[in-house]
Amino acid sequence: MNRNSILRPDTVRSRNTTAILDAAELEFAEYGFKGATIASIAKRSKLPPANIHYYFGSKELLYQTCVERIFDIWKVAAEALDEIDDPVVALSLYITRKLDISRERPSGSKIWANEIIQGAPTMHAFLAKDLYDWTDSRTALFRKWQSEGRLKPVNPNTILYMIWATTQHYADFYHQIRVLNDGKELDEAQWEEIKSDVCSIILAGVGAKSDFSAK
Amino acid sequence: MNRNSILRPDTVRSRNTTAILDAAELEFAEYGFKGATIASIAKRSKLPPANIHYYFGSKELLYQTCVERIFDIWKVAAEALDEIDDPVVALSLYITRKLDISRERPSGSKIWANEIIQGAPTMHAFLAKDLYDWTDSRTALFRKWQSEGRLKPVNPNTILYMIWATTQHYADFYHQIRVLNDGKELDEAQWEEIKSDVCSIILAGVGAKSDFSAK
DNA sequence: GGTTTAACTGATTAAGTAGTCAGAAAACAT
DNA sequence: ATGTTTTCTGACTACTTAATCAGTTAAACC
Repeated sequence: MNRNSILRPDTVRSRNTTAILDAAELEFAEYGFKGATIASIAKRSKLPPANIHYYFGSKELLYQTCVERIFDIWKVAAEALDEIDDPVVALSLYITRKLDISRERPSGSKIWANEIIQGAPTMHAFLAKDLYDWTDSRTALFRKWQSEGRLKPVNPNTILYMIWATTQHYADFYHQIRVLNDGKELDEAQWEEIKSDVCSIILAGVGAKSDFSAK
Repeated sequence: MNRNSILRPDTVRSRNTTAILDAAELEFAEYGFKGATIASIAKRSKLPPANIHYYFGSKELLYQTCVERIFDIWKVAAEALDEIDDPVVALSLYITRKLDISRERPSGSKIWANEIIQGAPTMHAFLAKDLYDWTDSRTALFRKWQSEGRLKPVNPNTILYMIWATTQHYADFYHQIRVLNDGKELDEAQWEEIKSDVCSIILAGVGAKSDFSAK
C-alpha cells in the first residue's frame, strides 16, 4: 500500500511507478483528466491495468501524483526571479529557463494548461495559495524596479502573464509551431534564436535596465 | 444570447441547433473532444440526447460544426493585418481585436488550445494549408517592415507566436488570472489597461515604428 | 526448506458512453 | 377533418470505462 516511491534504486516498484507516471503524464497532457483512460496509460507503460490501481489506488490519485511531480520541476525555474536584483539578468534567466522546460518537458505545461482551462478542479488550492503568494512577491519586485526607473510603468501582472504565455506556448502549441516550421522539429539553432528573440522582445518591451551605478 | 444564428428566424430548429452549439462549445472547451459527453451537452442545452444526434448526426460532426463557427470569428481579427501598412497601427489593431475575442468568446480559444495540445487530429488540414499560407504572407509583411527599419530584426514567427500566446492566454488561462485578481472578474478598466499594456510592450519589444515620411 | 508477507493480475462488476430506431407528436396540406 | 410529411424522443443496444477482488506468484525472512 505504500506509495510515493520516487525513490532510490532499481527496484521493480520504482521502475514500474516511474513507467506509469511517465505514461500518465503523456496521456493526461494529451487528453486531460476526463479524456485519459487507465487502459491507455497501461498500454503506454506496458503493464496490466490492474497494476496501475495497485500502485496508485485510483485515476484521481495517479493524476495528483503526476501534477506534484510537475510542480517540483517548475519551482526550480521560479527561483530565478528570487535572488537577482537586476531586471535584465533576472528576466532573461527566468525566460530562458522556462523555455528550456517547455522544450524538455512539454507534457507538464500541457497538463497545467488543461487544468486551468477546466477551472483548476484539482489545483485550485495551490493556485490560490502558493501561486498567489509567489506572484504577489514577484510583482512587488517589479514595482520596486519600476520605482527605480529600471522597468517601464506597466501592470506587473501583465509582464508575468506575457512571459508565462509565451514560454508555455512553445510547449502547449508545439504541434502548431512544427506545422508552421514546414513540419520539421525545431533544431538547436532555432531554439537558441527563440530564446534570444523572446528575451530581446520582452526586455525591450518592458524597458528593463540594469542598475546604472553598477555599470 | 443567440449569436451566429446561421439560420433565419426563430424557428424551433434554429433555436435548438444554436442552443446545442452553444452548449457544445462550452463542453468541448472545458473537456476537449474525448472528455466531452453528449449527455452533458444535452443537459447544458436542456434537450434530450437523441435530439443532438438528430440535428448533428454524430459527436464528431457536432465538434466540426463547432470549430467552423469559431474560425469564422477569428478570420475577422486576422484581417487587421491585411490592409494596413503601418506596423504600429496594424499590430495594435490586431492585438486589440484578439484580446476582445478572448474576452467575449473564450471558449473558442480553449477549443483551439485543446485541439493543438492533442496534435490537431481534426484541424490538421486547416493548419497545414490555410494557417500556413496566412502566416507565410504575414511574416513576409514583417520582413518588409524590417527591411524598411520599421521593425526590429527578430524572427517574424516569434512575433506572431508572442501575440497569439499572450492574447489567447487571457481566454485559456482566465481562471488563473481571476484567482490572481483576488478571485474577482476583470472589470472594464482592467481590460482596457491590459490592451494598452500588451500593445505597449509588444510594440516597444519589436521596435515598431510608423513610416517617418508619413509623419 | 518452510512459512509469512508483499507484489501482482485475470476475470468480473457496475456505471458510463455514443449511437440507433420505432413510433409518438407536431406541422402542414388538402 | 383527414391524410401526409417532418420533427422529435424514450427505450434500447453494443461498447468502453474505472474499480474491485479472489487467487496466484514471487520475494523476504527465519
